[in-house]
Amino acid sequence: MSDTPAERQLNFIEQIIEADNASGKWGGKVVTRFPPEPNGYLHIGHAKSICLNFGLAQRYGGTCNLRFDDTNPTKEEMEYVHSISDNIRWLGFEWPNQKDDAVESGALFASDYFQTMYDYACELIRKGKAYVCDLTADETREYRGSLNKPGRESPHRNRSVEENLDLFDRMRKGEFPDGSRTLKAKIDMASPNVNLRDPVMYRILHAKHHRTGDAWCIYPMYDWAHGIEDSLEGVTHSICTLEFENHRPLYDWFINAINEGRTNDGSGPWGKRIVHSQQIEFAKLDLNYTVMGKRNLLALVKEKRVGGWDDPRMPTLSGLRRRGYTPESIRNFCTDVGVAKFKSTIDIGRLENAVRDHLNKVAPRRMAVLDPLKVVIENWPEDGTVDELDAINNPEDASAGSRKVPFTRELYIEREDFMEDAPKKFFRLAPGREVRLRYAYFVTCTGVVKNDAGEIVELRCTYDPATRGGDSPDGRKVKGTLHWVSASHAVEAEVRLYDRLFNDEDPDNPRHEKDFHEFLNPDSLKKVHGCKLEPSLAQAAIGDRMQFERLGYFNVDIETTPGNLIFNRIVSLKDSWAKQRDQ
RNA sequence: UGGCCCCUAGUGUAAUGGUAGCACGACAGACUCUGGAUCUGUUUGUCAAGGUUCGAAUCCUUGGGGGCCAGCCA
Repeated sequence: MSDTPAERQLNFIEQIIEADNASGKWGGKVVTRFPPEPNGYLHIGHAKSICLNFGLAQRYGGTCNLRFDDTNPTKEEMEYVHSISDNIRWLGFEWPNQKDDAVESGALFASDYFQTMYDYACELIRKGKAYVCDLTADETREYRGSLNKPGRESPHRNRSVEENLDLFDRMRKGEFPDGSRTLKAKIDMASPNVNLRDPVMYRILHAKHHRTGDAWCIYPMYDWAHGIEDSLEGVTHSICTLEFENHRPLYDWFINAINEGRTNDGSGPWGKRIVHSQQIEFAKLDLNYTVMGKRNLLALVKEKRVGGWDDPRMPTLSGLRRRGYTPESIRNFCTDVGVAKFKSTIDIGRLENAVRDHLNKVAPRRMAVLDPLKVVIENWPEDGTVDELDAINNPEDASAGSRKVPFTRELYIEREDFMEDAPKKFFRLAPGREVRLRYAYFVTCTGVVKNDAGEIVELRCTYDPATRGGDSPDGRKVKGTLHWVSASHAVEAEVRLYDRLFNDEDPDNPRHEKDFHEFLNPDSLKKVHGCKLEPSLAQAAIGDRMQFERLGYFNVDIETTPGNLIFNRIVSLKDSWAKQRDQ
């Protein structure tokens, strides 16, 4: 489903990189980074960015740093550092200096650069490009003007270098309360790009940082910090999402401001030029029938609409992981959707398609009956005779071998595989009709047993001994093949069936009158108890993935305990009968 | 009554002034011990109008539609 990189057409970022390599702009080097803020869990949208950044580094023999953009101590926690690092490893990517002593080992942190950033800030002050401003947040907003009206210059804009240096030093020392002053870049209060109207570089925040503790009480803003982080790490291509397009002029302004007066060989008053990474923006992943915003995801968890961040219905990486998605399928999906600047929405069906595609090749096949209906083979001996039949583990993979499944007089089949009054196109069991039980025998339905309420409780069938293994020596064909489980050997389990979390394609669309909560799908989780599995499944371990024949792909949920097997349906198989039936 | 970005089959994505292609979906058929998988075929597209050009999806102009920006968030 996805081309290998070598044959695929280049996306626009790869084209930029190849042009840079051809021109020698970076000496053939490619350094990227994935820069999450440790204030939430990663979701499938982040996976696209991760695959892009790490994938580019892989493809061009470069490196991709994992760098936490931890410049806001009021929102960030180590817990997120761990979960994010863990998710990236799970996805199958490696950052430089990664070791196993800690999950985040080798990761870089913006907070490690705070002193350097501070020094650069002092340099901008000395160059007359930054000043301490005493305006409050409200006043700053007012002075900024609007989209249509230019802003006004702050009354503190023209303080002397000495005063600015002194004030900034005292800001750092903690002499002023939160919000009382900021350091701003002196750019252009009339710029049509609001980002350039003297943006804040530092704010005062007397907050304990999860890594630097109380060492700082001023923290750099994103725009000031990010380009420096990239520069310090020698990032060549700084890839971010579309909403930062308007920030690129500021990104460039800051680096240019630092480089002003600097030289390639370090001669002159300001020293050597620093690396000026190229910021490139792409459209982030958007999926239908779900929500991806941090606030919305957090709301679902806090309000207990789902079981947690790793609820198998969540679009989080930990949710997809628990659901049973393979890292490879997610990587394939990300390659498949491509990279461009057009803000598109991907159908969630493509994600489902990606797991199906992968699991079809690697998942062992097993038989499991979710909604059991008892079948008695009338002409089978009543003495407990067991026939051990060969079942192929994976028709897509000969090396997967085969296993034995026991066939006995009493079996279970899927309730929906029988219809008393079946239409012609129904290729399954019905009175008088013959079907094949997978890897076993042809059976013919001879009778239906009902309870007082008129519900079918049992089927009576006969089998054809000549069809052992599933083929008829006389060349007789049957239209249907059913999965089944021996009643006396069956392992009991709970199976959890998932459906999309929302009934609306775009639940959080602001154009809706309704809140996204109102689109929650009440049937997104169905717990099915009393499912009957073939005996080999008694050994299934947490995380194991397999195909239940004719039903879909499943994995063993982490809530499984000895004696209480729980399976998640990762995704169903395509079902062309269901499609036909519903028409 | 500002600035920046974007618009190619249903959904995505190529074609970088030279035959509009690919993937997925849908539909049809073949095959099949999973109504799965696989294979084959079919369908549908350059937002609009002008201009430049031998030739425009591509360059220019205007119009239309969409997105982003006025956090001491990232």
